[in-house]
Amino acid sequence: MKYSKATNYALHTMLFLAMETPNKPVGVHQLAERQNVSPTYLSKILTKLVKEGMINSISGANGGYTLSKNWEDISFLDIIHAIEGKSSLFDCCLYSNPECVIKDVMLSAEEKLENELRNKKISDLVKK
Amino acid sequence: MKYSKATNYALHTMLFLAMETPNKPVGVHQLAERQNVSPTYLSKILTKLVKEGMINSISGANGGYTLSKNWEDISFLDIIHAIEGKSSLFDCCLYSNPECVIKDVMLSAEEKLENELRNKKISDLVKK
DNA sequence: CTAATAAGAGACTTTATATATCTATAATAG
DNA sequence: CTATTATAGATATATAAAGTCTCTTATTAG
Repeated sequence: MKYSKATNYALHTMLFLAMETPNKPVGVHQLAERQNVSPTYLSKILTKLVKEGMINSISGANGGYTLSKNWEDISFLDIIHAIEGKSSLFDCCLYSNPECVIKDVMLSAEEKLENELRNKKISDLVKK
Repeated sequence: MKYSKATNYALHTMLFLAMETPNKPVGVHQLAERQNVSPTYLSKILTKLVKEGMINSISGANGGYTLSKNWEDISFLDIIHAIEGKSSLFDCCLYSNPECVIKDVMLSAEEKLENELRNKKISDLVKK
């Protein structure tokens, strides 16, 4: 069990935009170069963030990506969910068992993780 | 990011042994049947638990698996680590960046998850 | 001692997912 | 119109998970 590289790229892109964008859009080429990843692959990841309303995309010359208006409210969990999906980390009781005490424990642990990620925002890392 | 089925099998096997074994060893065939998984595959998983000292294996007729002497101290985290390994969930800064604020957040979240899993033991689910 | 039982080890296969790449299309500034 | 930049879809490659098969080793009932 690992977070994907895609999640890593998404988080770093959000941080980069938050730290260095005054107002001008940043092209995927520049974002990709910073992270040592191919622009076409990164653009696929960024498209997911666009669809979730976390960033805006602007086509055409001088286009690129900017943070959405509500970017200061976006949590780590939001970004992770946008990339990894929202399904539970633990799929239990593949075999038949309606109530599963193991699942209960696993889900409670997952909640602790998510609570922490929900309380941390990219904007927290910029204010300093 | 998902916990593997192997982890699920391991947790359920531990619970089954804790709940239903008085003293006699249980063969992998029976354990596998309960979970609807092939015995050969399950045995690979159980070998990992043996190597970590969580269960004992007994070869030969009337052999099988029993919980280790210290089974009541074994946490969910111990079992998960035995199967999934102990490395961090988040590999950051693939590109060069010694100190990474994103990694810090991710690791703190992972700690919350691990703390919860460390405090839950299979034996907690049996005492009732 | 022998036959049956059961775990362990290693090679292999299959399936699924992550990580890309390539090409074509759409939008926009100048 | 042309250069630039995002989007979409198909495809390719790499890695890991999940499962199978076969052979070996250990134990014990008889």
